[in-house]
Amino acid sequence: MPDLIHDGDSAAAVSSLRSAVMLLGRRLKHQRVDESLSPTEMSVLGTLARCGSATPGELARKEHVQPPSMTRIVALLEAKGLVRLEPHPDDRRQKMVSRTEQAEAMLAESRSKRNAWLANLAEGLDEDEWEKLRAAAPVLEKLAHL
Amino acid sequence: MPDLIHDGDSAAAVSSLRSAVMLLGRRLKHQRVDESLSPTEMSVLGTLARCGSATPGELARKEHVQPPSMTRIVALLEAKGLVRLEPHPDDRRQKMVSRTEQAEAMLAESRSKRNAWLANLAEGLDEDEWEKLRAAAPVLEKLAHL
DNA sequence: GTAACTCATTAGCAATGCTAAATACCAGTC
DNA sequence: GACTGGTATTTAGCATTGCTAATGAGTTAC
Repeated sequence: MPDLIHDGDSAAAVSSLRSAVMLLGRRLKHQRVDESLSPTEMSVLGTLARCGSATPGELARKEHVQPPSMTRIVALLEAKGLVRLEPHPDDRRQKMVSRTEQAEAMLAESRSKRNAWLANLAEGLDEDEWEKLRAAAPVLEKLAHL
Repeated sequence: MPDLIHDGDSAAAVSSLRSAVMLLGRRLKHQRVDESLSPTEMSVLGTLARCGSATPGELARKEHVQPPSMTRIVALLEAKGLVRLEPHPDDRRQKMVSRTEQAEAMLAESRSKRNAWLANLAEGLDEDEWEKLRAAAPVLEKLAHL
């Protein structure tokens, strides 16, 4: 790993990444597939889709949100019938949160809409640019979870 | 440009990009260099650094925010001594917003702190991964501004 | 000169995050 | 068994930051 702080090119890349990620993130927030679902709620459903089920505390850590915030998010999702809450098998303080079939269907439907928006935006890129972005996507995802 | 929506790999990349950008964006929000400055305020200063000066309306469009929101942001920045407001030369409805020397200094100082945080996170990547990310950074920036 | 438009602002609201404190539970120690 | 300290979740209240609708000032086209 080069010295990211003192290598000029890398410093420029880091700065570029930051502003791009923040701006793109703000624009993505507006592209809700389901108007009644916030970005974080969507993200939680996505996490549950990957992990199967988790406790509120685990979800809060994974989403980088404080536990009280996750409490509200989970409550909203439950009210919408998108997650199910069950008692934790070993620890009665905790709960197990898992998604419902309804959430499954919504995720599938929304995924195509989301992809369409971003893909449409990406039409403004040429072949070469898109190739670079595609190569970097898994890396960016890894970075986001580090 | 390939058919981004129906090509499986590209669809996966798009989906991956979206979640990564949103999560990383949320984490970046917490890495404020000046605790009293919101991410959007920072972004406005960055835009002013690139553009020199602009009207509130132009800033709102560039930041993908509604005009009333920009009014408040500009007012807060002015109260902090980070931007200056001058009458528009041609149109008395509009104002020209430009950054102060204080903003300049703050941007420079904060840039290094921001870079340090992201660079530190990127230490978890190997050489090859970082190379991909660096290649994609300008593309991501272009995409965000499309 | 007036009608229609545009820019910025004000007022009020909604969403979404936070901290501090309360509640329920677990685990180790006397 | 009861006590003490620690952890998970929730409740209550607050701050931030975005929005829409409506207002006021200024411009432009007819």
